[in-house]
Amino acid sequence: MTLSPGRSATIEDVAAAAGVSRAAVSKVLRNAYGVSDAMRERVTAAMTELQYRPRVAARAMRGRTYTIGIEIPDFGNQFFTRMLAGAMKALAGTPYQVVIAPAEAGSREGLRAIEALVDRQVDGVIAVSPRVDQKALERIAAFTPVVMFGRYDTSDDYDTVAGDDVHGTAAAMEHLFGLGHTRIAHLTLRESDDTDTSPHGARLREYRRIMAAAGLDEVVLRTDEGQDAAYHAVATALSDGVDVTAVFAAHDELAIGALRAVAETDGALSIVGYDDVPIAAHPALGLTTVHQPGGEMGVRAIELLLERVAGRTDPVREVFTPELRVRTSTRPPR
Amino acid sequence: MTLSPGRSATIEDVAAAAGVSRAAVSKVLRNAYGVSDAMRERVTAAMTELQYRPRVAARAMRGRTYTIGIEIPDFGNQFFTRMLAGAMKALAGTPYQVVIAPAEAGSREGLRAIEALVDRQVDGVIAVSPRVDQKALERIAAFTPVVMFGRYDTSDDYDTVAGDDVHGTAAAMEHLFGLGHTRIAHLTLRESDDTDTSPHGARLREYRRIMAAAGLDEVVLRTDEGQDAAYHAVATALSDGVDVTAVFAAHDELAIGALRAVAETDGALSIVGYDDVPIAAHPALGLTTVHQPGGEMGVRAIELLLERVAGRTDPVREVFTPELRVRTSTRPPR
DNA sequence: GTGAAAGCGCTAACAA
DNA sequence: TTGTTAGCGCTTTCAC
Repeated sequence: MTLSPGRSATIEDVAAAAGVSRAAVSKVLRNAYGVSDAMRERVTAAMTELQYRPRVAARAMRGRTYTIGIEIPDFGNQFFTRMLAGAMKALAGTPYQVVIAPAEAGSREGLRAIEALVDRQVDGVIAVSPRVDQKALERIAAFTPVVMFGRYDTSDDYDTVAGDDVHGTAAAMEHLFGLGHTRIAHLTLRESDDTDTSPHGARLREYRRIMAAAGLDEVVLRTDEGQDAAYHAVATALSDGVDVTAVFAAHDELAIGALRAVAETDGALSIVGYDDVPIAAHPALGLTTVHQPGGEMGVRAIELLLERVAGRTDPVREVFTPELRVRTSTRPPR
Repeated sequence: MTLSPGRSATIEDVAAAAGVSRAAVSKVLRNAYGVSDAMRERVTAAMTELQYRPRVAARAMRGRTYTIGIEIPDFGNQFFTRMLAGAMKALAGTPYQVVIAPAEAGSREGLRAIEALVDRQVDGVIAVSPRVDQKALERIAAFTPVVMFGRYDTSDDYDTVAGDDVHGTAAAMEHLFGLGHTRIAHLTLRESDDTDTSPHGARLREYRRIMAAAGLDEVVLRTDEGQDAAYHAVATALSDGVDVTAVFAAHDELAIGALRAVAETDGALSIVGYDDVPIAAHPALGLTTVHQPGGEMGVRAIELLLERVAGRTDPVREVFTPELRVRTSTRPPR
């Protein structure tokens, strides 16, 4: 009855303590059918007494792990934090636990992180890295339910939850046009490509389309990830004489870096971001940006994933409409 | 030789494909002693062909999972992001994978997240929640190596990596005194307690000691976590007539909220933060703050953890010295 | 309502 | 150097 030192209690120990079989304990554990109240009580008491905790690895050998894996490429981006908060809220009260695999930038790293999660037998995966190869994703989705967050392709094997970047980009550009801007740059990541299925790809594509439709010349500024890199990209462009009055940034982190360049010049540049991270609304920044309902998107991603875990196989593609938030970082050109 | 549909390859499949035993494959997998080059080659080829990936759950039943778990209570705090980046850097090139368990605020939730990690058989845990009960922690540390990040107690069972908050608080206060401030408030979380072992507890304790030593009256402002809550706490205090010329905030997120209150008044309040998160250096905020070397602290935490995984049992307590960064949010009182 | 027993994929001790 | 085999803790039929 006493716990052997050096290891924690197993289902066997609990069964012995309660004077029942292993199977009985397992049933109580899983709320399975066919347990008398008396037995349930004795088993529960024994579990408490022995501080029993089921080993997830052992359960994984036969069934569920009650673990949802979330792959996140960039913790510097607070938009993902909002998504995560939504996901955790949606999972509260369920037996599922969230586990996050951080990925370095780059599609290879995103895939590596997703595979790490799958190797650990998560019951389902929410993945954010938008540039992971679709073939690889479908190979994974064949065995493990997958929901892609912010990705534009469609696949029969996984669901997608994304924002409507066509709408969002249009709102940002119309706002700038309305203020009288015509020389508008787009600041995006070096790897963005207007044929790809990432949100940044879509924003770039729409920016180009809208500028061309208005008969204006496009100016695409490239940068690495992060505020600092964005600052340098914009500062360099300005000192190189790039002649624009506004910058539409592919997301807020880049926009905030651009704002630093603005602070160092005469402040004549208008900046629009994307996502509406918490700091964007701070009066010291006052960043005009396209708000995405990250929390709701996270909730929905979990709902879809749990449906897949429960057996749904036909794909769902969920699109959320963003909304422009006008603040002080945009004003008419001088 | 063909993969049965509906499941992925096992070590058995690889052994069959390569015409060797399971044990041989296992040895190749673990780089164990006693494998001929010829065999290694055939096995490796079979693994590639079958796209074999070891199941972590099955390995966990016998030995390592090659997984390091990190428990993080607040993704809104970018200081933890820096720690995480350091930890990942330190683990690059090792066979270990990082997995993060997010915890809601509160010591119960922190413990829940740590236990979730332990249930999943991680080889070691880095935990951040400072207010988790020490008894519970030691019970866990008896079976799983633990490094506590930013925690002041000492235990024989786990290591600690923390900043020197006595030094950091002194630097912040001396800076304010040097500018001529005497009516200085401390903004801290509602649950901070100057007897507890958290960094916030230590900062509160030192603030009180220093104010008393200078013969000044303390003013402690309480808030919930988050920028918004901090803003309201400070704005309310000011409109209630609390008479101070400076606020020393327990960390940057609170300081940034306080800065919002400053922006709405005549800007006469000086603010000092703690941690030096990336946004603090932005010229629009210009937050004076106590820099902590989060990346280095993360690297060190991993080093200590791997030492414990390798067998060290005597505890190590590592302290990092912070450094004041003076920016525009502090100036002499009017 | 309850228990016996097979087996999930892997590691490691041991045998050959 | 290579192969055989006994479990790790749990779930899940299938008898009783």
